[in-house]
Amino acid sequence: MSQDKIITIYDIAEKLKLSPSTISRGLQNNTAVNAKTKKKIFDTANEMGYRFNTFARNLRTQNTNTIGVIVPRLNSYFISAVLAGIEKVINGAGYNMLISQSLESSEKEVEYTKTMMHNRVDGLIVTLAADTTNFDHFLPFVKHHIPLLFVDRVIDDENYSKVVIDNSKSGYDATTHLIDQGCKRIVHITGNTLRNVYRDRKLGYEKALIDHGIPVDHELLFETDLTEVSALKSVVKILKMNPLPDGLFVSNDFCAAICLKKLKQAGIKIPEDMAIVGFNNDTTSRITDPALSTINYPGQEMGEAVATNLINCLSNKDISAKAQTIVLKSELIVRESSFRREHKPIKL
Amino acid sequence: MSQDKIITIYDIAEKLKLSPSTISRGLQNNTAVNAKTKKKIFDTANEMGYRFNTFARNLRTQNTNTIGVIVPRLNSYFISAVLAGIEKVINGAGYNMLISQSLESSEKEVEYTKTMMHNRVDGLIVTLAADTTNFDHFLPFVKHHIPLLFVDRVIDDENYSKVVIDNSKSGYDATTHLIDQGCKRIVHITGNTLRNVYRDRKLGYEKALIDHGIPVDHELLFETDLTEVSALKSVVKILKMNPLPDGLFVSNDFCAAICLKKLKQAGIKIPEDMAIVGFNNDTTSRITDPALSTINYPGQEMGEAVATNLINCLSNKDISAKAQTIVLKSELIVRESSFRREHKPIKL
DNA sequence: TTGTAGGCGTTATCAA
DNA sequence: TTGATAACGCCTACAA
Repeated sequence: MSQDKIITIYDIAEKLKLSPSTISRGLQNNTAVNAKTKKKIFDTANEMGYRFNTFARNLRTQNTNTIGVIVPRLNSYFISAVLAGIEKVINGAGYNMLISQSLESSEKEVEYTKTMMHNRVDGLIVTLAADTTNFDHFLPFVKHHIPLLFVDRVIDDENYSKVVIDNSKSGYDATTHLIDQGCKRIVHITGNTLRNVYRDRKLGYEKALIDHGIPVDHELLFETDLTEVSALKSVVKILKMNPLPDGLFVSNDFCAAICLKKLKQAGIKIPEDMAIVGFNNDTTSRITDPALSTINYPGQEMGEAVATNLINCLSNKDISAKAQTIVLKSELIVRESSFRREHKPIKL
Repeated sequence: MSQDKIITIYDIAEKLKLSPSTISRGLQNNTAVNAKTKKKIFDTANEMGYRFNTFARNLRTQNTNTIGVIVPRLNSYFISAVLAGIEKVINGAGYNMLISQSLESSEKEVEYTKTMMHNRVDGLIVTLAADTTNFDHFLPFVKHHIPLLFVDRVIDDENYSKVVIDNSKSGYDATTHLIDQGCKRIVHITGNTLRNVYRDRKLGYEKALIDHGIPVDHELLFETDLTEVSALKSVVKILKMNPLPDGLFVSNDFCAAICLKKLKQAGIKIPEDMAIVGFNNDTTSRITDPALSTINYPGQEMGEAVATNLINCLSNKDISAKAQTIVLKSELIVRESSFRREHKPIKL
């Protein structure tokens, strides 16, 4: 059997006594090819098991129809929502998606950025790793005018396009809500404040305190890695405090949910003794008892927005496409974990 | 500036008064190139902003170093764990990963399978869409001897390699555990039983009932889409039953968690009035109150297993690689939602 | 409507 | 140790 042989348009041409160019055109449904011929070409192609070679085409046409995506990790509820959004738009526009996870390592991020470059992706979407401080690995993209966009965890630089939410405002809203509910000593558990998302939420938290005349107490700020272990440690620390805090703002629903459960087990009444607000509006937040107040964080929309923006960049032949920052709406969702009394009409 | 021009090995060759072949060899760190020359080549390449063209290389070398992955959806806790496992192994072995989501549509699955073929992926990993019944779109892969492996939701055909858990046994274990805890009327909420995973869990559930002398009552079987809405509807149905069921086995932790919460709100005591077991060991299952008993479902390991298997296929030049089924261990984790009394030493 | 010929950027073979 | 040359499979002027 010759089934191992890779069939090319030349093989089809030979069999059909036509030229390769006619085959190429036929396969592309070019109108300049006789309908009958076209049918013969398609039939023979199928019959011979022909599959066209994207690489040869890319080599020839100089574009790849592929978008690269680098995220810190794939197994995160938020990230997978973002990816789903990106995928939807990207594939809808006829592009493929090449994905890598940096596993929060700057080193891997650098490596995968190179790989994306070698694979000649038409564009790149990045959510930064936790410890990236040097951004030189992205310069080749700028140099070669390959659209480079960031989503969620971004570079603080006006020259890059990005899609974010207003983390500062969200942090402010969450904290203000807790204050409205009567909280005076509010603990904030967050992630690495090197990254904009955690840094800005913290800034919002502090601003809210100040605006309401509550002193910022650095004992009440826990910078962690937001894992389950950190949550448990934080709870231990909280329970030792005297007086006990009466509010808790956590930068991540999962971590908040663990805290909620452990505090409850320690006899703390939620929200009476301690009101809690999380972040993300993960499905988790509706599962806890009491249900967790949180900031709705539109992962899928963020993915769709950044991908749409990228596709626009690619179809606009005019290179003038300015860097832009898209800020999507995020909002506080008040549930039982922080609802003590009607105060503002924001309950959902 | 000539920064728009794409630099090739010819440009470097010209500048260095060397031949393109020498440049190519130098860039590949070929030992047959003078160390000094090599250094010059690397330096010049950097300086000129050279980036090698994967497509030209692929075209020439006839392999792409790319693995295709088609999953039903990206925004699923389980799927993202599987993907994380795949990515880890794939990238560790120097391959790239091309991802598409079928969004549970067989039609899209067919389309993306074609795209993967055109992109000449070196191998393909698939988790089937919910409604796929015809599998002809995978035949080209078989014909061209391109490794095709399934994970979790698989084709019931010995000729394909796959990585699964023993869903039937898990369903049996979960149900037997409920019976051990004294349950006599056990409701089973599951997904589309067209797919092996839900079909087998149901079979295990039924077998456990029969083995313990409990008649199978089709009123107690809810085939749903496992969404939140379905969970709520199921709870309504359950609450109307007379007598009330005393056990609940749900094929998915999220759905189980919603049921648990709603049943509790309706005044049902968990586990005293109704014992509940979920499936997946999502983080969700530790968040509920009481914590949810579940089947530990090793997503990341499944991903790693299927990817490792694929990489082995690719490095084994002998094509004899037989189809194999890898069954990973899944186990019942008993937590509070189903623990009424010490019965077997399986409590964790 | 179809055919001819050249090139996309790389690597492999052979020769020097 | 380096160079010349011919592919890899496709697309696209241009010619017929």
